Amino acid sequence: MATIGDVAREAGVSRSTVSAVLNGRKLVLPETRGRVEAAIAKLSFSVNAGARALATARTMTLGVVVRFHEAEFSPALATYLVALSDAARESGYSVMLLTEADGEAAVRSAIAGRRVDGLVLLNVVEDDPRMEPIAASGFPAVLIGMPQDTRGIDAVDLDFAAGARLLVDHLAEVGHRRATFVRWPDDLYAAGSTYAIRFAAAAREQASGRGMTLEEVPCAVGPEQVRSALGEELLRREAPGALLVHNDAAVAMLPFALHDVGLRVPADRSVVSLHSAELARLYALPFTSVESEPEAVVHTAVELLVRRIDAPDEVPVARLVAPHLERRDSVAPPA
Amino acid sequence: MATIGDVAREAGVSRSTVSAVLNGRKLVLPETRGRVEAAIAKLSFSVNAGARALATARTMTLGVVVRFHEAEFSPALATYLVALSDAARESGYSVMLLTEADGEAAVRSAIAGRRVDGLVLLNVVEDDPRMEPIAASGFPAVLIGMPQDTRGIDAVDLDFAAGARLLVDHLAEVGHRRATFVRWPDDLYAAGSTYAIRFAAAAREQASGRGMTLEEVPCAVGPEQVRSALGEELLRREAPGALLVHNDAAVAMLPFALHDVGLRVPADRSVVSLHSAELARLYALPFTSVESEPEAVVHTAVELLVRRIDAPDEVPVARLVAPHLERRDSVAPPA
DNA sequence: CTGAAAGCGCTTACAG
DNA sequence: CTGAAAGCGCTTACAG
Repeated sequence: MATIGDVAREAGVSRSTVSAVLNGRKLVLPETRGRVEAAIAKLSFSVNAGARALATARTMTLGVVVRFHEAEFSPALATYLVALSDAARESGYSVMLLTEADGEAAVRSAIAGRRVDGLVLLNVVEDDPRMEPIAASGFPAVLIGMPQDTRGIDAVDLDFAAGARLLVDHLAEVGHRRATFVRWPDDLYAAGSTYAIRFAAAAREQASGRGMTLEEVPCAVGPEQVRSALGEELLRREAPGALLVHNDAAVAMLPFALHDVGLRVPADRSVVSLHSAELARLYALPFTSVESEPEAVVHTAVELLVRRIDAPDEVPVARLVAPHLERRDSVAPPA
Repeated sequence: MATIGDVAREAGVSRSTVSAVLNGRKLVLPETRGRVEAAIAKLSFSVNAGARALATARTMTLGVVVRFHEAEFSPALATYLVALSDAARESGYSVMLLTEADGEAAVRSAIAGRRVDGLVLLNVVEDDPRMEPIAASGFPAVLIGMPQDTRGIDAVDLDFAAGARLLVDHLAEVGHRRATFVRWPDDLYAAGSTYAIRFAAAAREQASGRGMTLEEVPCAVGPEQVRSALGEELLRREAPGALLVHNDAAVAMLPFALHDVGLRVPADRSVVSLHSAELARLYALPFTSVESEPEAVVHTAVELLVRRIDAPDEVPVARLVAPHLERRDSVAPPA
C-alpha cells in the first residue's frame, strides 16, 4: 500500500502538504493540490485509518453495545444495527459491534482499549449496569431507551407514552369506553423494560382521563400461549369491543386468532397496536398502529453522540422521537 | 490514559520490557514481570489498540459485509452478526459492520483503508459483485454462501444439498411416493441464491433417485400470498400426503394454513422443512426439520478467515457444515 | 534477561 | 503557501 510519503515523492511536495490536501485544508495552491490529487489517484493511495487515529486521538468509530435478553432477542435488532451503521457512516464514523454477554465488561474494555470514540447502548433498561462505567468515566455515549435515571448520559427513544395516548385517543374518539389492553407479560415490566413501562403507564392515565376502562391481558411470548390467551379473551362474554395491543408476539398472531374465532375487524372488534417497524414489514399487519421508528431513533442517537464526542462537557440531553399514527381502517364505533 | 511509558516508569523498567510482558513473551524474569503487572494494575493501563495496529500492521478486526436484498432482509441477520462477533472475539478479533448499499464499494474501501485484517461476506449469491475486488487483490476473506465459482476465496455454508437429502429420505423411508415441494419463488433462484438452488437441485435428484415425485409450489413471501397459496395446495384434490418445505415465510404460516382447512399433522399430512434457526426460535415450529446452523457456520468462517490472514498463500478451501435432522413427529406413513 | 533506537503512517504546530 | 521536525503509543530487531 502506498503511504503519504510515496504520494509526497510522486507529487514532488512534502508529506505535510499531502496531509493538508487530504484534510481539505485551504491554503494549498490549486496547482499543488492538483499534483497531489493526481499522485493519490495514480498510486491509488488511501489513508491508513489506524495511523490517522493515533495521530489525532480519534478513531472515527462508534461502538454499539448489544444487550442480551433471551426472551426479547428480536428481529428488530438487525434493523437497528444496520440503521446505526448507515447513520454513523453519514457522519464519517464506522461501527464496531460489541456483543459480550456481560455488557458492563464490554463497556469497560471498549473504554479502556480506546478503539472507539463513543458508545451506543442498545435497548437500555432501568438501572442498566452498562451505564455505570460510562457515568464513572464520562466517556461519550448515548442510550437507546429512556430509563428514569439516565445517569447524566444522553438518551434517545421513541416517545412510547405519546404513542399510547395516540392509540387510546383514537379508540376514544369513535366512542369506545372499554378496551382490552393486550400487553407484555409481567416479568418484562419487572425487568425494567423502559418502553413497556412508559407505554403502559401512559395508556392507563390517558384512558382514565378519557373515562375509558382498560382490561389488561398480559400475554407470554410463546406462540401457543399467545394463541390460547388471545382466543380466550376474544371469546369471553362481555369482552370489550376494542383491543389496544402492545406486545409484538400477540399482534403477529392476532389476525390468526381473530380468524380462528370468526371475528372481523373492525366490524366485530376495533384493533390498535404499537409494534416494531420490523414486525410490520414482515407481517403486513392490517391494524391502525404506531410503529417504532428505528431510523429516526438511531439517527438522533448518532447525532447526539457525535456532538457529545466534540463537546464532552455540555449538559446531557434526553430526546424523545415523536411517533405517528398509521391508519389502516381497523377501528370503528362500538356495536 | 496511561501509556506504556507510564507503566515502564512506574515499574522501573524500559518500555520494551513492558511490551514483552504485554505480549506474553517469555524471557522476562518473574520478579520483573511481577513489578510490571503491578504497575499495569495500579495505573489500570490498557494497550492502545490503534497504536499496536500501526506497529504490527494488524488491526485485529474483521469486517462483515452485509448484503441487502429487500425481500430477504431477514430476522436471521442479527443472529449471524452476533454469532460472528462472538466467534471473532474468541480468536481475539473485533468486528466492524460494513453496510454500504453498494457492497462492492464497501469491500473496496475496507481494503483500501486497511481498517480490517479480513472480510466476511454475508449471504453471498452467484456472481456476487463483492467477490471481484477480493479476487483482484487477494485480500483475506471468507464467503458465507457457496456460489459455484468462489473465485479462489474461502467459503463456508450449511450443506443445503445434504439437508434436502435428509428430508427427502425421511419421507421416502416411511413410504411417501409423492410430496408437495413448497419452495421459494422463482425470482429468488434467478437472483442466484445459492442455498435455494442447491437445496432444490438436491431435493429433485434425491427424490428421483428414490422413485418419488415432487410437485413444486413456488410461494411468494407476502403473508396473504403465502396463506392463499398454501390453502389452495392443501385443499387440492389428489394433493400428495407429504410436504417438503424450503421457504421460511411458508413454513411460518403453515400451522395456520393447516388449521384453516382442518388438516392434522401427521395424521392427514406429513411435513418436513428446512428453515432458519431463528425462525424455529421465534415460532416453535412443530415440524421435523433441518435447521440452519448459524453458530457452526459462522464459527467455521472465522476459523478459516483467521487462518487465511496468517497464511495468505495456502490453497483456498470450501467447507460445508453438515446439517442434522431434528425429529418432531410430523411424519407418518401415507394414508 | 533488559534497554536504546528505529519505525509503523499519519497530523500538527512552527518556521520560513 | 510549503517543508522539516516532533510526536501519537506501540513493537521489534539488535546490542549488551
